[in-house]
Amino acid sequence: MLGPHVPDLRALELLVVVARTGSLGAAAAELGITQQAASSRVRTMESLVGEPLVARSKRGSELTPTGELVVQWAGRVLDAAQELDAGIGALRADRRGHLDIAASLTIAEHLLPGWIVGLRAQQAQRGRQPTDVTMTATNTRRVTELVTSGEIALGFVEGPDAPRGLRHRLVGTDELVVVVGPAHPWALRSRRRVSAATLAATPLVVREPGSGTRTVLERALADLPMAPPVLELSSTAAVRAAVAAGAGPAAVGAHAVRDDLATGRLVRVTVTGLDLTRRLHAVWKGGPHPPEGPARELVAWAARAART
Amino acid sequence: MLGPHVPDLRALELLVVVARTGSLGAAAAELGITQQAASSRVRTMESLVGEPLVARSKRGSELTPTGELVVQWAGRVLDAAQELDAGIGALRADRRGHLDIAASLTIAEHLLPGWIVGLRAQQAQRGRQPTDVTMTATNTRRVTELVTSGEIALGFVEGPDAPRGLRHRLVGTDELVVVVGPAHPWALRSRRRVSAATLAATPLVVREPGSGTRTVLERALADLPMAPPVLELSSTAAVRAAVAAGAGPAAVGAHAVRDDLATGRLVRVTVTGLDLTRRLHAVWKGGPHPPEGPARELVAWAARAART
DNA sequence: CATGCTCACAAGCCTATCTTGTGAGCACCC
DNA sequence: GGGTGCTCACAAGATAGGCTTGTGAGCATG
Repeated sequence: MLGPHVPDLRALELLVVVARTGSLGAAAAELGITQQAASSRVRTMESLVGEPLVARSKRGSELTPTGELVVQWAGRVLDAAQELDAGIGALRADRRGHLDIAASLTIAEHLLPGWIVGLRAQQAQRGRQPTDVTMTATNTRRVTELVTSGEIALGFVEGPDAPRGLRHRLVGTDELVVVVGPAHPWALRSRRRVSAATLAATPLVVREPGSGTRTVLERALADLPMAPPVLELSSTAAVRAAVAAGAGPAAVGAHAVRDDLATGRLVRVTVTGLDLTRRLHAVWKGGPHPPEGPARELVAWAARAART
Repeated sequence: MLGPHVPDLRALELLVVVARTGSLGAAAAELGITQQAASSRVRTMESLVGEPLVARSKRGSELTPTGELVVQWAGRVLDAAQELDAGIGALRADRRGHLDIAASLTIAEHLLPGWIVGLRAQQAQRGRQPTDVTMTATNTRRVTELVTSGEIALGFVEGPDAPRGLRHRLVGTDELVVVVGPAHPWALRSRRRVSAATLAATPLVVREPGSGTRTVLERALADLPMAPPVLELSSTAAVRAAVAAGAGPAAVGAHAVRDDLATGRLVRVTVTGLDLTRRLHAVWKGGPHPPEGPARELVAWAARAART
């Protein structure tokens, strides 16, 4: 739960712009509010932090060291907020939008917003009007149908194999990783390596049947005798929470637990003799390259992001 | 700049709690507001997104698929916001705080908030009262002085060497990486490898003299003839922006450009024959282990986070 | 069939934030 | 010297969004 001292997103954005422009008034103009409003906002932010963030002079404003620190932290929040914004923008039914795409859930959740933000930033930097993207988030089969039928020109799908009958390009991989809670025996450094057979014989926390994650897991373990699950949950967040609390091991998308692994809430376990990698593809119909225009740019951007 | 469709942080938090509890009323109770307020907040959020996020029934509420998507994105924002919150909490002069530490800027900016969030989450999970941390952010030399004089029991410093005269433990590394804008010649895949001599002979974008980043760079290139800088800027954000816009190469902390590299705003270049790694240490005085209590826990947490 | 849970609608209050209007300090330039 | 333009701050009034309280309706369960 968030404490009472967190400024809101608009205030954080204002602070970042002040840092960049070096002036409250200029920042206010950029954000379309008056200089007075900006001044007062910064003031309330300072009362939240308890220290001055901006050193005001009669010829502009600089950040204090504390202000620099807060701006760094705020930048992270705003980066995530921009992805949220891009995601919401893609969901919104302003269907005047230029580029209409469909994507499977993993991609829509973890990758597309970042791609959209990056692409739009690049376009803005080159002085072009950023593309509005409209997205349908659904499962891989439905995405393939939409592209095959021509209803949608560009799709993003996941799966072990490249889809047949459509042109495709690799735009990333989604590795399923096996994680346990920090108190689990496998979390000991010496035991962070188990065999596929051991994994299969252990009762796991899993997603509901039919989910992409579960399908991949079951296919990978198909040849081994599998213990029944300890828990069957319908969201990745629920699985993460259950595993962190010690319910048992689980296999989840690497993207979904990046932060948990970094903070130590979950611990990754290596499973020998098991390939849990899914390939993520952009798919389209027709020529060897994606349709000219924003679609091709987005695919290029995604493919480039995948290489890093 | 953020669009007009971004819900505020409290609203995002509410949505996440609704997802977890499966009930508007329960979520409201947890956040200390009335059920009606929660209902109305979710409603306004839905009008921002343009689609229903929550499927209401007379026996609770579930998220719609769109809602799940938004919750995932919101989770990222809230994770960053929690670090901001922890950072602000550490800055605030509620000096009733239990644990008083000092940290160099790189650590305060990029690592400490995460450690504090992680430690507090672990403590809360074990049913203990989370530690309040109070932080002084300053340069490495001053941190060493504060710890040596006994004014502060625990410090975090950066530098090529471990500090002398104090006990220490490695809590991470901060690699300086060389980056260029995407349009720079070095950004071509075939040229992403330059020698130290080439780097030294190239006019760079640098921080002001005396900054940690610049000191490390100059020491690493000390034996080579160095070209004068193209630009000298006083914040990492300014350096990132200048490099992205094509001003020239720069060496910056890896933590600071993680996101830029991921989105392709900046491109990393490998420099052969150059070690730009700084070791980050926790430091204290006295026994071979950090002072008993929260200080020791924080060091243990940080050291553990460093290993992943 | 009462009780308790769910959520929704309506009225009124309250407070945070915005705008407009004004003023003062500093720098630059004619 | 004094105009011009930039900086930020103070004050007063309007607005809007979010809150609470009060109420009611649908569903499940003992």
